Amino acid sequence: MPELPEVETTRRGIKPWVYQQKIVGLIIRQGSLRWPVTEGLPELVRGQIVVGVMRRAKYLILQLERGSMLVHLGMSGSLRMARADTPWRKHDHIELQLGNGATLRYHDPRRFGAWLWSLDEHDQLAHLGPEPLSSEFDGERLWQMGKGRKVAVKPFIMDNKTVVGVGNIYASEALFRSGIRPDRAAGRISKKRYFVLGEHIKEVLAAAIEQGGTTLRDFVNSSGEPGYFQQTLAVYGRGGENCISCSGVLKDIRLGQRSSVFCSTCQR
DNA sequence: CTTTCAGCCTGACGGC
DNA sequence: TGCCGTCAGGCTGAAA
Repeated sequence: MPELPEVETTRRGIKPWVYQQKIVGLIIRQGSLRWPVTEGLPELVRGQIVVGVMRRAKYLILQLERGSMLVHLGMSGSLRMARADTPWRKHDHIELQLGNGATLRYHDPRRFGAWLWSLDEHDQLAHLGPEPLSSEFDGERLWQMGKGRKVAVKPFIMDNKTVVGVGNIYASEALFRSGIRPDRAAGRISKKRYFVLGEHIKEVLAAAIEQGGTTLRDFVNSSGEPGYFQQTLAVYGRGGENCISCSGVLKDIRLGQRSSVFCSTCQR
């Protein structure tokens, strides 16, 4: 599923084709996504120039001269550049047609994603925590926000109010690298260990972006090339297999309805 | 306030 | 072979 590194990889991949281009058309074949696609979207955006291709958390923002489009890839979404005459694939729901002849196609089998327009700031962005790779996010913040909290540390770091863009894969990997059990209460972790965790979160996300994002199941980046960060996953998806460090059997428990794999020897 | 949980959706997979 | 149940998971909003 697209996590922050995949979204950032997508942003970088589409930007050269989309930035400063005029929107000549927008076609919606299936507008029933996480939320219904904004009513009258083609009329709202036609003729406008794309003046920004940004990302906030796992949202992509196509900034127009008037208003902006907010795109979320949900669980199974992807964006890819295509030529206008490229045949539609199953689950291609939206197509943005640009003045340079390129088209941006939104593909999303499970339709957990979103494609919304707003004149002002999008509601979805209003109460988000800091970007993980920014200086606003560090161990100090984790420790401050974790004070007195009984929630397990893994759902705590996956909460968008703590820090954005840390999904199941990278939360699992960062906790393994930090030697912290995913089910440890957020309020019972020392400041020192939170600084270690904060650095590992940054490290694992930055490395994944550098490598072009993790590829799982149906994700392909915007140029259609798979990423390959999955080759270095130590725990995610490896329940029952052996720990790469101590060879013990990795446990798979559920925290906040999400599968959580860890090593009970290496993580305390 | 914090925490938990249902629901949205399709495709892959295992069991029979 | 095909049918059926289960699982995967980000995010929201409601319930506890």
